[in-house]
Amino acid sequence: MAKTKRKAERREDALTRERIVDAAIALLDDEGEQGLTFRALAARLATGSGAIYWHVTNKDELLAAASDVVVSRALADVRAHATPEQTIGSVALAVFDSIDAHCWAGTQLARNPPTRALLQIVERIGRQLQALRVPAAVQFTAASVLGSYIISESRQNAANGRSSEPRPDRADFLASVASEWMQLDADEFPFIRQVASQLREHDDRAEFLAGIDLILAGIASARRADDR
Amino acid sequence: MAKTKRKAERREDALTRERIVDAAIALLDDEGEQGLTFRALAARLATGSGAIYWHVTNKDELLAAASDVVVSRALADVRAHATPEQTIGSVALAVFDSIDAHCWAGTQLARNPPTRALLQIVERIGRQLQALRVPAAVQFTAASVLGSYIISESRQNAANGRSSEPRPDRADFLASVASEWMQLDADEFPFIRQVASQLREHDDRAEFLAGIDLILAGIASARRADDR
DNA sequence: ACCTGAACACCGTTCAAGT
DNA sequence: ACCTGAACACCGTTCAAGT
Repeated sequence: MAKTKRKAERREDALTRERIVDAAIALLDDEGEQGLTFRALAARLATGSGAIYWHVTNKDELLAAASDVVVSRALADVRAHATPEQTIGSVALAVFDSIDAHCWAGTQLARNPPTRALLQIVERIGRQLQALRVPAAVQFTAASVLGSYIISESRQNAANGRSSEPRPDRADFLASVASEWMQLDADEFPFIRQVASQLREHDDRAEFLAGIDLILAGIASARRADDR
Repeated sequence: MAKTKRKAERREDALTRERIVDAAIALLDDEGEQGLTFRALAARLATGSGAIYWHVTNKDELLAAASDVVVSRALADVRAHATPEQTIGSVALAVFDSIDAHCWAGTQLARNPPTRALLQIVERIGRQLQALRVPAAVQFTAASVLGSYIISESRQNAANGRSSEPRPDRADFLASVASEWMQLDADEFPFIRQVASQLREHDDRAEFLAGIDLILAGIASARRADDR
């Protein structure tokens, strides 16, 4: 037993990539994106800043890994539903909510090359499209549109919202955006102004799902076009 | 004449916000996003780095302004077409191509609060939706989906592509992405792997427009649902 | 009012030296 | 192999001093 264990025997407080990424997530959640410094992270891990570089290539990679972990965990909890459309909606909401809870993660999802989490999202969606019998030629387009929309909207929501649970000032925020838009030139921005006037009864999460449904309707019509 | 001019009389080389933003755009195009420094910018303008702060609040605002100018110029060139759908396609392509030419501008478009350029995009699209007689309740959702998709896809294309005109290594790039995806676990990523195998005959710009059409189909179906 | 440029605070990253 | 922490290079921003 001692023999097989010897290599694996690690001190409880040994520095590992996993511990570093977890500490980074905690730091990002606590202090925001600008709170993540190698110095602060080293302090949290009770080590030197240089030690981190032994396990992680650089800050960029660390941020990507942190975002990956957060979104992957959220995706892992998504179960299949009765219809592919519902499953797609669940995947979308899982991403939306996890980025809402970790607002720094949104930026990372749009990175290039794509993070593994983004590939997971597209994979989950793609399978549902196949289950929906979307023609092969349309599958890539459909998955792209859904993926783009999910990332983009989740990101924007997180940038607006700061922390999901306690939103006392949400109404104030909407009102301030609305009043700002109403000050735009009436000739140049008639549409924006009209939208601004409806902004009060706005539910981000419901709006997000309405967008998903709109895209699904487009996919359904492409499928019908193919049947003919 | 001397009297009315006195206030407006400025030396040719006077520092103005406009000159600063233009120099920033040139610097960003030449050296990339990380090439924009107050020191480098000051050198280009033959002044001290502190002088820039008299005309611009900070780097963030400067980046936003630069992106705004670039995208606004592209939008200004878009003319109305025979159908609202075609006009929307033209707006989308104008944004896509301008970000492709200035790849640093994509990130800025997704800023919060929204840049003026994004409001212009949504405005142009919104008016076309009204021309299409999209029900009022759907207009906001439809404009959001289109806006999200345009920004997200343009950004990703720019991050991939580096400079639009000379793309000799484009095929190589696609091939390398494809082979990377083919190395993913076959059980975990069947859809991604299938998509990867079709990646060779991929035209980003055509794909982008196909996505726009898919969304427009969704909008059309929402319109029909309303008619009933 | 507007410009100059040195100085400040802070950060990612490296690396010689340790264990 | 892995950790330490001082040092390096570089940057956004400020500000006293100039015109």
